[in-house]
Amino acid sequence: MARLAERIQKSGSPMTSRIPTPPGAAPKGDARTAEVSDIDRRKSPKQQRAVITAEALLQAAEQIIVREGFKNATTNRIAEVAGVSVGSLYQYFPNKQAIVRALVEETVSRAAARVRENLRNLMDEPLEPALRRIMGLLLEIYRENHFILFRILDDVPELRQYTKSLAVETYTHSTNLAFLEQHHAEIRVTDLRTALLLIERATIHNMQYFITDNPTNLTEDQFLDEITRMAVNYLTK
Amino acid sequence: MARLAERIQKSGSPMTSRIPTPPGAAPKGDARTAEVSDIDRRKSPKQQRAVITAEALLQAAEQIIVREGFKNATTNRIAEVAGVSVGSLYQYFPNKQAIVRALVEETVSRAAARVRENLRNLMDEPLEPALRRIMGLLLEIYRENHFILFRILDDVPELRQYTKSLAVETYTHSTNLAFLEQHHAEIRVTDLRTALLLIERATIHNMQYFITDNPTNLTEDQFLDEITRMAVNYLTK
Amino acid sequence: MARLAERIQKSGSPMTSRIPTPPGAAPKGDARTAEVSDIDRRKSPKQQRAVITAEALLQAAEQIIVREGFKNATTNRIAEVAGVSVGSLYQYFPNKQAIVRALVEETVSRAAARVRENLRNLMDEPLEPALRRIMGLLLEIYRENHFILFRILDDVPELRQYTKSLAVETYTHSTNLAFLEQHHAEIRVTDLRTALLLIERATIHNMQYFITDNPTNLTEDQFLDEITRMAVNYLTK
Amino acid sequence: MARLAERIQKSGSPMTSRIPTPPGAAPKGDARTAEVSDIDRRKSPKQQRAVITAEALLQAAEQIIVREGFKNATTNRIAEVAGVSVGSLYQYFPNKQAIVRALVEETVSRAAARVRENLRNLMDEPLEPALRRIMGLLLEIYRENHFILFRILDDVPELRQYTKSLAVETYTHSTNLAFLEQHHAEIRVTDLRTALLLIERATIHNMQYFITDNPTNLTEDQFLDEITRMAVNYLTK
DNA sequence: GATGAATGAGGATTCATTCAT
DNA sequence: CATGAATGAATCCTCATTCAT
Repeated sequence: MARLAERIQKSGSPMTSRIPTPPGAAPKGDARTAEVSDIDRRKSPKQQRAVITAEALLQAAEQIIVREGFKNATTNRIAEVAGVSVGSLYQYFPNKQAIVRALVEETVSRAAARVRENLRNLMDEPLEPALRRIMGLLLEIYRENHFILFRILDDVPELRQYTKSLAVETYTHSTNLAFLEQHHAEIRVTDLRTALLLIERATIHNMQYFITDNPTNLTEDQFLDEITRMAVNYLTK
Repeated sequence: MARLAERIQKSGSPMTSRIPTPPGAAPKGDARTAEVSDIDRRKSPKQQRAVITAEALLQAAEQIIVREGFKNATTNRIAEVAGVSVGSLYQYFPNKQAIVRALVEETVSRAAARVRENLRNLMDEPLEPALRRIMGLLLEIYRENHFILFRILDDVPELRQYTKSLAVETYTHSTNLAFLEQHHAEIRVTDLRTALLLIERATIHNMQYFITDNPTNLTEDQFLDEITRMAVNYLTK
Repeated sequence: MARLAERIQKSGSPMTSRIPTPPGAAPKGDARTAEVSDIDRRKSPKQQRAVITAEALLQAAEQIIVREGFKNATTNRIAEVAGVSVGSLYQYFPNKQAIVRALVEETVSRAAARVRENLRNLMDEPLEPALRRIMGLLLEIYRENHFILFRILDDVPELRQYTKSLAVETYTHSTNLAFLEQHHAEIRVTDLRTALLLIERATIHNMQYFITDNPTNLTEDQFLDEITRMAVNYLTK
Repeated sequence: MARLAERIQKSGSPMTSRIPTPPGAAPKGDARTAEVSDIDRRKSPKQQRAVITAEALLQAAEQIIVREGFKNATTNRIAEVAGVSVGSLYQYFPNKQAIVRALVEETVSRAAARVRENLRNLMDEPLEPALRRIMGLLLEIYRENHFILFRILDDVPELRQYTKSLAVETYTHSTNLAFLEQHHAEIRVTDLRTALLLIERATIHNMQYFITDNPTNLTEDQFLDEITRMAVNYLTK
C-alpha cells in the first residue's frame, strides 16, 4: 500500500493507449519501479486524510465486488461504502476503471512480490520440489485473491487489453525465467521462454477451475501433484 | 440449426435457476438429445417464417458481436440488423440473455459435433498422432468461433455459471473419455477422467491465448506440437 | 414543420465536424433542400405518434428556454414538459445539442423563407423603400424569435461554430445578393457581396440591441429609418 | 491594476441584483472613480501579497480561458494555475463569476483608457481621418482581447445583463460623444447620442466578425476603410 | 402476429463551494 | 491566513423491456 499514491493515476481516455504500463522486466532484481503517471489529472494525495480516503475507496470497491458482484460496484455505491462522497472518489480516480485497475495492480504486485521472493529462495532446489512449492504458493495466492485476479479481468472488458500486463506471471516473468535457466540441466526444451508461457497458461487456468469448481474432485495435494507433474514432464521429457 | 426451436427458452428471471440445460453425457452414443424445459419457452416457431426470423436474429447478434463488439449488441440493434422489430425479437427470445445463450449453444454443439466425429475416426490411431490431429481441429474451431466461444463467456458474467455446460469439452467429454480409454495401453495415469479435465483446461486456454495474442511467437504447427507434447507427456510418463 | 423528420439527425460526436450542413445557395430559387442526415443513429419517426412526440419535445424545449432560461432546459426537464420520458427524447435526438439545433434550424428556415419571399416581391421596387420594408420584416421576425435566433446561439458555445450556417442571413444570402444586383444602378460599391456582409452585421446587431434594450429610445419607425439610412448611405454614397 | 481591490466584490447570490457597477459617465473628465458597494466585499487585500494573489488568479483565469477555453476554467483549475489553493481563491473572490467579472472589467477599463486617450488627441482632426484612426485602434484592442471582450460575455449568460455596463463603448461613451460634438459641423444627424449608439453597434460587431471569421476577405485596411465609410456616410449624408 | 414508440431507473461524471486542519 | 480534502446535487445519456396500435 505504500505505493498507492504512485498508482493512482489517470488512464488517459478510457483505454485508448494500447501499450499499458509495461511490466518491470529487469533481469536481476526485478523490483518494479513506480510506473510513470500518464498525465494524471487527479491530485495525488498529500495529506494523511487523503491517503486514507483513497485506501478506503479501494477497500470498498473490493468488498463490494467480492460480496455483491462486480455489477453492483457502481461509483456511487463504492463511495457510499467507503463512507465518502462520489466527488471524493473522482478526486483520486479519474474514472471507474481506474479504481479497478488500481485494485488489480495492488493485488498483483503484492502477489508477484511473494512469488518472486519464494522463487529466489528455491533457486538451488531441484526442479520438481521447487516447482511443487511454487505451485502451492500460487494456488494459495489465487485462492485468496480469486475475485481480484480472475473475475475482475473478465468483468471489465476494457481491462482485458491490460490483462497481460496485469497478470501475476507477467510481473514474475523474468524471475521465472531465471529459475528455469538455473535448472537448465534438468530441462530438455530449448526455448525456455516459450515453454514458460505455455506452462503458465496451463497452470493458472487449471488453478482457476480448481478453485471455482474443482471439477476433478482431487484434493489440493493431489491437484498440485498433477499440475506439477504436467509441468515437469513437459519440461524434462 | 434444426434444433434451434428446442433451444429457445426462457431462463426465468435472469439467471436465477442455477442449473442450465445439462450437457448430454451418455457414455457411448452421446448424440445430444435436446432436453429443453418446455415450461418457459416463449414460442414454438413451427412455421417456416418463425424459424427464419429466430435464425436471422441469432445471425444478427453474432455479426454485431464480432464486428462491433459485444457492448454494441443491444436488443434494438440486433433486431434492426436482423430486419425485424424489437417486438418480434421478444416474440422469439424471452430476454437478451436467451439470445446469447442460444448463439453459444448453437456454435458449441456444432463444434462439438465436428470434434466427436473426428475423434471417432481416430479411435484406432496411436495416441500421439491422433491427439495432434484433434488439437489441430480444435485450434481451427476456436479460431473460427473465437468471439462466440471465448469472448462472450467473458462479456456475459451471468452466463459464466453456464460456462461449464456450454463449453465444447463438456459436449465432447464422453467421447474424449472413450478415446482415452481406447488408448489406455499407452497411458500411465489411472484416473482418466481427471487427467482429461486437466488436459482440456491446459489445452484450451493455451489455444485461447495463442489465437488472441500468440505471445509465444510459435508457428501454428510448432504450437500444436508443443501442446500435444504437453498432453502426451502428461498422460504417458 | 413538414421537414421535421429530415431535420432530426445525429450531429456526429458533439460538434467535431467543422463543416456544418452547408447553407443552400442555389442562385435562382434557393429553396433549401433537405439536409443530408449524417449517420443518424436515431430512427426517424415513422408513425404519427412519433412525429407528434418529436414536435412536442421541440416545443417543450422552446418553451423552457423562453420562460425559464436556457440553463433550465435539461434533457429531463424537456422530456417532462413534453410529457414523455427522457428515453423518448433520445429516440429522436442523439443528444441535447441536436434539440437546440433542430429548434434553431426550424426557426431560421421559416424566417428565411419569409424574407426571401418578401425580397422577391420587392425586386422591382427602388432600393430605399424596398430595404426599408425588409428591415421592418426582419425586425418583426427577430422580435418574434428573439430567444431562438439570438440568445440560444450565445448560450450554446458548441453551436457557435454553426452560427454562420444557422443565421438567417446565410439562408437568404443569395437572394439578398440578387436583390442588390437588381439595384446595381443605384449602388456605388463594387463588391456587392462584401457590402452585403457588412450591412447584414450592422443591421442585425443593431436590431438585436434594439429589441432587448432599445438604448436609443427611438420608436420602431425611427429606428428602422435610421438603420435603412445607414445601409443606403453606405451602398450609394 | 491599482484599482483591482476596489473591483473585487460580492455579487450577492449569483446575479440577482440587476444593476451592476454602473459605468462612470461624467461628460468631461471621465476618469472612472470606482464606485464599489462596500457591502459584500469579501476582503480588502491591503497587503502586498494579497493583491499579488488576486492578480495571479485573474491572470490564471485569463490564460486558461484563452488557451484552454472557457469551460476548462473551473475554480479549481484557476487556483491551480495561479499556484494557490481553491480556498485562497474564495478568499479573494466570493464566487466564480466575480473572477470573470473582475477580468472583464480589468480589460475593459484598460481598453477604454486607451481609446479615450487617443480620442482626446484626435479631437481637432477632421472627422473622417480621426474616425479611421479610432477604428484602427479599436480593431487592435478587440483583436488583442478577443476572448475576454467577446467570448466571455457569450459564455457567461449571467454576465450578459452586465454586458452593457462592461462594454468598452460604455466606458468611452461620453468621450465619444464629446468627439462627435466637436465635429458637429460636419455632421447632419441631429441626435448625436443615438447616432453614436447605432454606429457603435454596427462597428463593433462587424469587427467581431472580422476578427473571428473575416467572411469578407478584405484586408485589414480595406475593412477599416469600409467601416469608417459606413460611419461617416451615416453621420454626414 | 408484427411493429416501433415509449419507458425510466440507473450509471458515470462534474464542479462550485465549504470547512476542518 | 492558507490549504486541499470533501461535498453532492445535478447533468447527460443508455438500454432491456413493454404494450398500444
